[in-house]
Parts: sequence; C-alpha cells; structure tokens
Amino acid sequence: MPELPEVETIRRGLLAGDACTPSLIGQRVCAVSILWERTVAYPSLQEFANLIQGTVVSEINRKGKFLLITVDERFVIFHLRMSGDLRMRRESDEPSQHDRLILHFCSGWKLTFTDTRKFGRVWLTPDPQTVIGKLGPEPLAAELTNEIFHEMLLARSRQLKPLLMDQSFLAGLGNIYTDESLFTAGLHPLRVSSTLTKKESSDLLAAIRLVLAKGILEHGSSIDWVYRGGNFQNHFQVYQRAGESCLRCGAPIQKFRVGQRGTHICPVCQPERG
DNA sequence: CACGAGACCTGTTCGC
DNA sequence: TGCGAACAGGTCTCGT
Repeated sequence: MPELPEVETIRRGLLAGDACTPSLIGQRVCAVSILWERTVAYPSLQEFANLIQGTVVSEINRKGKFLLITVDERFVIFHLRMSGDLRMRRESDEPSQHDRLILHFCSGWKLTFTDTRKFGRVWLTPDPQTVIGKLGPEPLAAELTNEIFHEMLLARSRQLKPLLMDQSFLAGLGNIYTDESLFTAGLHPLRVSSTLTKKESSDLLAAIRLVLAKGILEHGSSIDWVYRGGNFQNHFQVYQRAGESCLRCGAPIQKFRVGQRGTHICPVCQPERG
C-alpha cells in the first residue's frame, strides 16, 4: 500500500476518526502485544513494552513514508514497507491473521499494525532524528523550490527513477508515484539527473506534486488484496497499464525493469533522449 | 559514487 | 487440476 499518499491517508484517518471509530489522539496505552518480534526495530521488546505502557497519544505526524505518533515525551514511529496497515479496532473485534503489533488502549479500542509480508518496522524513541534523520526533503513542502530541486538533480548523476525513489534524496515517492510522475513530466526513467534543464526540472517537481496531491485527494491507491478504500488506482496513467493505450497519445504503454522494479512508460510521451 | 543482486516475507497470479 | 516460477506498494547490505 504505502507510499506518501497512502501514509498520509492513514494519518488523517487516525487523526480524525470517523462515525464508527474514535481518534487516536488522547488514547492512553494500557498494554502492547508484539506478535512478530522483528517488527520492533528499537528498543528491545521488553523496553518497548515498558516504555510505552501508560503513555497518552498527543500528535500524529508524517515524514516521507514514516508515521510519527507522539506518546508523552517519545515517538512511536511506523514504517509500513510493502504491506503494512494501521487501523483502530474495538478490543472485541476478531484479531486478524496478519496482526504483528497491537497497542491496547484503556478506552476499549486498539491500534492494530497488520503486515502480511512482515517487512514493516516500528521504533520507540525520544529522538525521531535517529530514525528519519537521513530523509531528503518533503516533495510537498514549499521550502523545496524549483531552484533547489534543480541543484539537487545536478549534484547527482543518477537515473531519474532510482534517484526519485531514493528516500535520502526525496522523501515519499515509491514505485507507483514515481512512474506516474515521470509520465506526467514527460521524462524517461533512465534519463540522467544531471542532464535535466531548468524547465525539465521544474516540470518534474510540478508533476510530482500534482500526482501526490491527486493521490491524497483520492485517499491513496488500493491494489490487490489490500483495500483501504482509496481510489487513485482508477487514475493511473501508466502504472499497471502495460500494453494498454497511452491516455495522452494512444501508443501502447511499455513495461520493463529498472533496478529490479517494474517500470511503466509511454515510449512516445517519454522519449529516451530529452 | 552509482548500480545490480540478494535478502527479508507471504500471497496471488501466470505459464506449462 | 496441479505445481513451480514470477511478481508485488520497500529498504538494507554487499560486491563490483
């Protein structure tokens, strides 16, 4: 599920709650269940359980694909990786087969971290920088200007797709939103970052922001068996559309591998040479 | 520094 | 129908 728009959707849901679910804010932790030990990246299982006990949730923030939940003077930081999901459930609700960690609240609700593939991780730390300190800038932040972004691209000599997916370069893009952004910008995934003109660079940043904003507006993408109610999958221009017609020019969408990741382009709209 | 391969995991889909 | 291979929204580590 989770790239920036999906994590942001989860954050907003936990923050606001809905008709059937309370907000995560204000919940007091009365116990924790750790069902897959490797889920806890830091500290030890024992310390994690001891330190979180009795704390109260006061804030939910996001940086890139990380979700930061403030509990008293510390932060519970989740990374959902490939298949993680977070939701509020009643204590009386049936446990899910893939629950990996559960925060039990005094209110009778619980926050369940469900993660089929077990790649997801959680940290509990007083200093978030130890976990998210190496992340690049938020693509949606106003401080990231066209000039800065162009300089960032010129400072590297890397293929655009792996560079955009590098979280230390830019925080939040994954496979789907990278492919969609490159298509929107009309740039080939293998273009070398240092060759981009000022215009191409600002077009790319605008494309990234447009695609991410649409993704958030549609509550993220719901693919395969993991369904959260997002709708962005119905707006894909190239992702998962190999062989289908480009919605802009009609040429068949191509799929190939870039750095072990399935990559989708329109060969006409995204020529190899700029 | 840049890049590819392998590892970490489970579940679904595809090809024979 | 059955079975193995390939593939999936991510990231880390290692070798070249």
